[in-house]
Amino acid sequence: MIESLTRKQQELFHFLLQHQDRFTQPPTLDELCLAMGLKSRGSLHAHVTALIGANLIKPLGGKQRGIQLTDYAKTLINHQDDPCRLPYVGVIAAGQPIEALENISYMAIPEPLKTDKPCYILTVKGDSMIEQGIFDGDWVIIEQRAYARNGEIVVALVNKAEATLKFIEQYPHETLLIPANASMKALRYKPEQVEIQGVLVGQMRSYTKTQ
Amino acid sequence: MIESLTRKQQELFHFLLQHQDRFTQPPTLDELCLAMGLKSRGSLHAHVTALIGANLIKPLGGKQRGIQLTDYAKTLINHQDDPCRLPYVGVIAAGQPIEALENISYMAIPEPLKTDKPCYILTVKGDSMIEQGIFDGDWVIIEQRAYARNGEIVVALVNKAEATLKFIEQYPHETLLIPANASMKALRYKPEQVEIQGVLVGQMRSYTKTQ
DNA sequence: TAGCATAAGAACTGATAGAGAACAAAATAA
DNA sequence: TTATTTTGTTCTCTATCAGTTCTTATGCTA
Repeated sequence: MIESLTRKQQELFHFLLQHQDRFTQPPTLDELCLAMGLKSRGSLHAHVTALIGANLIKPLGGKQRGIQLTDYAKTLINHQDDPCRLPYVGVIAAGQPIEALENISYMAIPEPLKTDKPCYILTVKGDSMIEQGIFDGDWVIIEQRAYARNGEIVVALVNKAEATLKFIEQYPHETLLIPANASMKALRYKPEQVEIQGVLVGQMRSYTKTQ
Repeated sequence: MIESLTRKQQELFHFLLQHQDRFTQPPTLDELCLAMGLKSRGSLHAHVTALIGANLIKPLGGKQRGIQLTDYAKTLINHQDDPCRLPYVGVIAAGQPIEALENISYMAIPEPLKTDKPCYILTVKGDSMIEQGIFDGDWVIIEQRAYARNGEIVVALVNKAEATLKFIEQYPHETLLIPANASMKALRYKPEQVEIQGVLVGQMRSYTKTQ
C-alpha cells in the first residue's frame, strides 16, 4: 500500500502521523496547506485522494469535517513511534468471526510480551486453550503474520468465516487445529480452508476485573 | 459517534468537558452562547441537539437548565491510560524466600492488570498454581497489602522464611495455603506463622521467551 | 519527445454556522 | 392565583466554509 505512494504523498502521510495529536479536530485542507507550505487546496487534494486510495485516511462522504486517519494507518504509527502500545482490536471466540470493536483502543504492553513485529491484542472467549493456561476473558497478544510453525498457537480463520485460537499442525494435505482442552477434539481441515491471521506471543489476565 | 460531529459541535463538546466543574448547575443556552461568543441561542441549540443525538449529553426531561454529560461522554475523558510502570522485584518459588534482584527494573503494565494501590511484579517458579493458569515462568502482578479475603491468591511468607503463591483460607485458629495443583496438598499453619505480603491482581506470560 | 509528479488558481456545490424572529414551556415575582 | 421574565424550541434567511473538480503551468525523467 504505502510503497505505491509518491514522495509528496508519503510526506503528507508522515506529517499526519506525526502531528495527529496537534490537531484537536481533524485538520481541513487549508490548515494542511498552511502546515505544509502549499498555497492551493486543489494540489493538496490530489494527494489526499491518493492516501484515501491507499486506505490510510478516510473519506468523509461529502461531509466537511477534515481528514482522518484510518485504523489501519493508526496501527502503523503505533509500530513506528511507540513500540509499547498495541491496538486492542476485539474478541476472539471459537466458532465466531473476530468481533471487531468500533473504537480501537490501545494498551501499554510490557516489552517481553510482544515481538518486534506488528502485534495486536484480542480478548479470548471460551475454554478451548484452558490447559495451556489461557482462560475465558484473558487477553492475548498476537503477532500479525500469515504462516506458522507446527506446534505454535495461532489465530486461524476457517472457511473465511470462523476465527479460533488453537495449536496448529500443518501437513501437505491436512491442517489440524488442536485445542488444549481434553473435552474437545482436534479439528481437521484442508490446508486451503485455514488462513493464519497471527501467532500467539503473549497472554495476560486480570484478577480484579474478572471476578 | 464522536466522528459524526461537525467542528463546532466538537468544539462545544470539548468546552463542556473542560468546564463541567465551572458550572455549579447545568448552564443555560444563553450562558453557553456567552461563553462561546455566540449571539443567538437558536444557533447553539442546533449544536446541542446534535450532541444529544450523539449520546454525549442528555436533556433532563423537559426541565430547563437541563443539559448534562452522559456517562458515555465521561468515559471518553478518563480514557487516557498512561503507561504506568511497576517494579519487577524478583522470583517467587514455593519453599524459597523471594529471591530479590540486585537491580530492580521496571515494566510498563497495562492499566487493567493492576490496581490503584501499590503493586509489584514477581516471576513465578514452580507449578503449584498450574490449574489456575499460572505457569512456571509467568509474571504475576501483586498488590502490596497485609491482609486478604478467603479465596484470594496471595504471596505468603511462612515462618518468616519461605515465600509462596497460594490460595488462602483464614480461620480463627488455622490458616490454609491451598495450591491449584491436584498433585499437591493444602498446607496448614497457625495464623501467626503466615504473613501476607500481597494479593494477586494480574498475570502475564510470554510465549517467545519461555520456549 | 511523452509521461509523470507537482503546484497554483478559478469555479462550483453542498455543508456548516450564525443571526434573528416568533412561539411555547418553565421558572419566578407580584 | 396571575403576570412577567427566563429559557428552550423551531423556523427562515444569509454568509461563509470546505471539499471537489477543473484548467494551466513547470519542472523532472525515461
